[in-house]
Amino acid sequence: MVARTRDLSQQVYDRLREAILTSELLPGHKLSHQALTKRLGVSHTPLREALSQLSREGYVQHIQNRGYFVADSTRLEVEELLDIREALEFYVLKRLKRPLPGTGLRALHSTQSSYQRAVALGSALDRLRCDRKFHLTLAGFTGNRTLTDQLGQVFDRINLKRRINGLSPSRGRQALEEHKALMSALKGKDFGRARAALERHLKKNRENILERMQEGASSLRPVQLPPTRPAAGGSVRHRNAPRLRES
Amino acid sequence: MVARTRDLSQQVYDRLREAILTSELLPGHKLSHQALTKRLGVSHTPLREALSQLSREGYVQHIQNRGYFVADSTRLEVEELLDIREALEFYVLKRLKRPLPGTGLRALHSTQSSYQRAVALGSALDRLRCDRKFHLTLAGFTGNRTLTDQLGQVFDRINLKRRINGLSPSRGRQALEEHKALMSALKGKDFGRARAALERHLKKNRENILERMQEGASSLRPVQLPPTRPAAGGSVRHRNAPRLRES
DNA sequence: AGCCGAAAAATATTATAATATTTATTATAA
DNA sequence: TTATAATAAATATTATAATATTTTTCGGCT
Repeated sequence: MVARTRDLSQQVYDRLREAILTSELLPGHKLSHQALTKRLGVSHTPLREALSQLSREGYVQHIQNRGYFVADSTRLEVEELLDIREALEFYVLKRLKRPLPGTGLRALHSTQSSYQRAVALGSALDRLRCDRKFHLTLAGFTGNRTLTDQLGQVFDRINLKRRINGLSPSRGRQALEEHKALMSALKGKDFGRARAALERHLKKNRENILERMQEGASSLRPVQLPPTRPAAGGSVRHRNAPRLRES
Repeated sequence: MVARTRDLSQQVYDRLREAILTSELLPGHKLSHQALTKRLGVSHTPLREALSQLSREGYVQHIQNRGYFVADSTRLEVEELLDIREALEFYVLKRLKRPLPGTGLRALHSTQSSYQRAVALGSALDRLRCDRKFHLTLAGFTGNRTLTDQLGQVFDRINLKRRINGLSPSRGRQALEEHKALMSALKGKDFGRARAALERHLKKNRENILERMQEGASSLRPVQLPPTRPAAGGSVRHRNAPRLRES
């Protein structure tokens, strides 16, 4: 009988986040206290804290006195996140010039193997996981934990959108090659080539994601968005404003 | 009577954050529920949510079942944040090449004027505010709101440490010149020079901050840090249910 | 004396209850 | 019939109470 109550708020957070990431909860869906407390068997306090965190990270949207909704991450938002990813990853590469990866190259190879397996098995979700791992491993070589964490968060939010829209099966093989090119350049300490390889990789990746978003946008949208409200004046507070469409 | 209770959690958050930023609450200080609820006149729920957010942003540290403490941002952490700032700002500059600022240059000039006033008056806090404004205005020209917000958060956390350690009075004049150089380059659309100016600015800035941290580290440290805990291997057995009496 | 262990106090965490705000409904007037 | 105002229902938010965990204290034992 050891302490089984390991941070209830965190548990709820994990559970909800997973539900959103696996599209169990679709964008626009209302997350009411009453329903969730009953469904998850917890009280308001841990639920509220979990929702608050999810809101801060952009997974759900909070409207004062109206509750929480699964965020409808728009195309613009994903593009902005891709920009941030680009900014961070180019910096990572720049930093890597000084202290060379060295033994760390083996770690990259290892993630590549997993990636290859995932592609072979056609497991799209594993593919995303491995891709994330690859780039985060790279970022980890800078020794900058804060930066690596931040990049991880950006990845998660982008991947959320990718999962919802579905993944291109052919993209995996291509991405694998691009990773190889990058690694080869790093191995040869040719940083000019490495930069070019990364640039190409990010460009292709971006194109692929935005392409899928164009198609996927209309494919599934069976959820009700929070109805428009008469725009309360003081919405100058931080965080992005509610983004809603009319139907 | 319209809603007077405009997001109580947010109010508490703002209040605590301000207290931390102004060094009213020093690093290591324990933020107990009992004390704060009484002091601020609010209940546990909004306080908890505020603390949770502050924890997520790195302003306070949370230890399970032990409570919240004002974060003791270390030198390493600030360096990591400076890295992120660098990554984001260089990206901003790269992006600015395509769609030229144009009219926006006036906005930059405006912040520069305020900056100059702050330096003249010797108001260090205003100086930080203006510096933040300048760089965020620049970032805003990318049109990427998410990125701009993120950069703002990085600024806030760095500035927190700067305030605690005190600011160099001479640095203001220097920074002002560096801003001017950057603006002049942007005006002339000489992006190579702009990049060099930014690089120089960031380098000088970093040096200045880390220098102050070295000195300031020993100058004030009158607070107790959270004691090291004996590693979560809980083989300790204990019966509970001690009834507490009236105070 | 020093160390181990149990009980008590303190306090963080979670649950339940109360309150305030918003949305839906209905009735009434134009 | 439509629009508007008033009321009722739903629900988010905050406060109060209960519970669980940790730290401290105190007493017995080696």
